[in-house]
Amino acid sequence: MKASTENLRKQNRGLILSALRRLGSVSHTELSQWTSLSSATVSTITTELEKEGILLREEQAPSAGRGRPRVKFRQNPNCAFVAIVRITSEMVQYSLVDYAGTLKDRFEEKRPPAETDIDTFSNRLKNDIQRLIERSELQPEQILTVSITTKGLVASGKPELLWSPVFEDNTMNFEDLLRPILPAQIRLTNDTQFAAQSIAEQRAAKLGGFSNRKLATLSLSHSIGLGIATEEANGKISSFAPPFGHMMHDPNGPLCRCGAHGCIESIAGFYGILRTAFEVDDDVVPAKFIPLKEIENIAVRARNGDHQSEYAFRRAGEALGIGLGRLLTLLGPMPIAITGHGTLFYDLMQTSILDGIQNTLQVRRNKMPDVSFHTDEGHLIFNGNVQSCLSDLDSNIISEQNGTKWKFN
Amino acid sequence: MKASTENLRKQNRGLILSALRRLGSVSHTELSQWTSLSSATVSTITTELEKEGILLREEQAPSAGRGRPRVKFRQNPNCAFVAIVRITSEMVQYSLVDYAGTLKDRFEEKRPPAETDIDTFSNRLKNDIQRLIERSELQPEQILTVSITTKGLVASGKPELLWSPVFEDNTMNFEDLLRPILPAQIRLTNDTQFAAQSIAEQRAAKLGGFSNRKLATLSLSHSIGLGIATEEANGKISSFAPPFGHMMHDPNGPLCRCGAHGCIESIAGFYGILRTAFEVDDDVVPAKFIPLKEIENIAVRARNGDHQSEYAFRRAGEALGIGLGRLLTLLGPMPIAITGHGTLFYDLMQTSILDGIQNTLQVRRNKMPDVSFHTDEGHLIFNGNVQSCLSDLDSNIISEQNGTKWKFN
DNA sequence: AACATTTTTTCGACTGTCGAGAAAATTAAT
DNA sequence: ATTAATTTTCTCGACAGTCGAAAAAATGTT
Repeated sequence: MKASTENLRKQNRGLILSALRRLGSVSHTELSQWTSLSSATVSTITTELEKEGILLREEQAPSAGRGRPRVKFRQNPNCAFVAIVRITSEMVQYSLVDYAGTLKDRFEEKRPPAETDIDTFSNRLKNDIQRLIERSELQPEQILTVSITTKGLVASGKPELLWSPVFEDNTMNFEDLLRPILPAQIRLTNDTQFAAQSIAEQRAAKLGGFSNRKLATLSLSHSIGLGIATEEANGKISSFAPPFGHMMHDPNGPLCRCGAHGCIESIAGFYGILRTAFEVDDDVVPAKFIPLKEIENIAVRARNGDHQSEYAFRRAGEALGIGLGRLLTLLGPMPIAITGHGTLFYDLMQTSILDGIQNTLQVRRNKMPDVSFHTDEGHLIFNGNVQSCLSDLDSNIISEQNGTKWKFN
Repeated sequence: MKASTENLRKQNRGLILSALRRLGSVSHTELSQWTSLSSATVSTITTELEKEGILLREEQAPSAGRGRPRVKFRQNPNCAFVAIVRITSEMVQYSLVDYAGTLKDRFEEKRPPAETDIDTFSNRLKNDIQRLIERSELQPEQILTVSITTKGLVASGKPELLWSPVFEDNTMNFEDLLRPILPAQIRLTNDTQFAAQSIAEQRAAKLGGFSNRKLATLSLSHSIGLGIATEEANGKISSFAPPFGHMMHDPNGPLCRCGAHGCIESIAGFYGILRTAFEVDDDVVPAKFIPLKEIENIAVRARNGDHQSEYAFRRAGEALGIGLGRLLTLLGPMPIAITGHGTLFYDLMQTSILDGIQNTLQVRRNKMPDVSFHTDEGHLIFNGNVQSCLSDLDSNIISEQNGTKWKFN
């Protein structure tokens, strides 16, 4: 709260690090321009960071004009590493990324289709992370963060999974699970949150601060995910992921996996669509693992004019559209990005989705928000996670008084 | 973005001003403790502010113990004034408040019950503000802000009323209206937003930073208002007011004043309750001005067991409860404060409201949020407005390099 | 009147940023 | 080759801000 000269330096160190994070490899002069700090302060800060082993001076490529050639700075890739774990319903992806954001190692492990035992799952996860560490030949202390993404409801403040489509109410604390094998900070985040973060950062980079201050990302799949990214006053993009899939759509609606009736997901998740299409009783929850093929078959029938199949998708679109309308009512109009396998069936839901959005006071008064599609959901989630992780590290670095913690180089 | 020694001073000036704003009359030592600034910097900043005419040194009351008696600082009440205008469906209240927050003058003007012409209304408003200025015998330049609260949908960024229950789609720009008569900054804000702000500030003051980071305030009346206050990381409380009353409840529901079908307000606003109670057709919108007496009569019948009257309130509660549940799903669990005349009928809606809230994933997992009642809505709105206005002034003051603008003392 | 006590101000040290000029490193010209 | 031109980076002194400690101020107590 109180401002001191120390904070001043911290903030400007942060500015330099974030410039490096965004621009990759930057010269002294460019840093000065980008941060609007004077050349003198850039000098002192960069030499400081270099001594701490966070920055590297880079030999300059043959220069274009005359004059002293620029010396470029870049992050020391080896000053920290993060493990990125992406859990999907089909597999778990393990990646190792260095401080500069380069992917150093990656492998994926399929999930057995019918496995719902949480202990089996978490033990395998633990072993696989152990394997990632061993393969890297790094010391466990060099991995500063393990950041995990998953579907479902995540606790705030601690890395605990509170509810998920597969394990339902069996909670899972990743901190407790992984503490024995490495001292890293453990993070757990809803995956669609990072998809939103990633798309928002893309747009901000392209447009230079994305004009609209908010963005919603909807993930259509077995379950329904939503992430919302906001550009704050200082230019940083923050995001969160409300359990949109379990927002009440119709109190008299079908049974949802979460135990309630009429959640959006119970109608618009793949299992909801399947249930409507096959006219299964509303109180029956279909199997947890539905092959995508099944839904594709329903879509084919719908496109061939089968009424009940058409209705299944239309009904899903209605729940999504009205839900999005409610969202926009509360948070204001914002562009909407759609990801997930469900984008394949957007043609069957479009009309009812757009109708729902349209039926909103501010949208009626102004104009329809942009709706865009992103087929590379896995990529987005991974990128968002990496960026968020490394920015976090940057924030920790600027607070470090003496570079003791950053000795790996 | 960039941090300089200038910003440093600004921030610490702000700290001093906010301490003064919260504590009223404070000594040097108390300021130092509260802000955790050193005694030396408190000295330089206070003398600076005193020279600029923003602070006054106050003679000390007979001291208690031995030692040099404390000299207290307080805001110079005459260094600025604000006009506070509160528009309700029955009247318009005009208040003049000085920089220290003291009410200097106030009068109210009744609104003719059937007046829906926006020009007549705005001309009278303009004249009444003119009168407030004249009565004060201040120069128009001494009034730095005119801050207006109203029901309805307010534009962001400019003081324009976009939609209101009375004037509907006839917009009204208060900047254009008032610019001819005074040079002040014009603000227009939804009234429930300030009710939320005010309640949140009360709690923060009482608990020292209110534990729960968010608070929703629901205003039940002819129309339905909602404000959400959030405590930011720096301790400041910010708020906003989504058009909750026009969030879709049921797409097949009754006609709303806004032109859509099934908005929460169309069921839970007084006119919605009236329509249900008297079994008026869903496509008929009842009169704009409904005497409170009418609703009280329906309530009496409901309490005496009249089924249709009971149903009218129950249905309203359902719309409100499910709506609040959706809100909590998107923004996370938070305490709920209820204001407005509608609190008189809460007994008739309680069960269905609580049911709706309860039917939310996070609420089911944790516990029911606190629901509290505040009968002094007018007071809350006024206080919230004043606090927000004066804090705004404080922020402007800290940026002033030379106190030229603050010469009235 | 001298001393004790508490509050406020002042002073020197320290940290941070900035502008301007010096130094460095290269290309182009002589 | 040497010199000049040019561009980039570093360095130095000036300035602004905060802090701790000591001095000064204002009162009560002995």
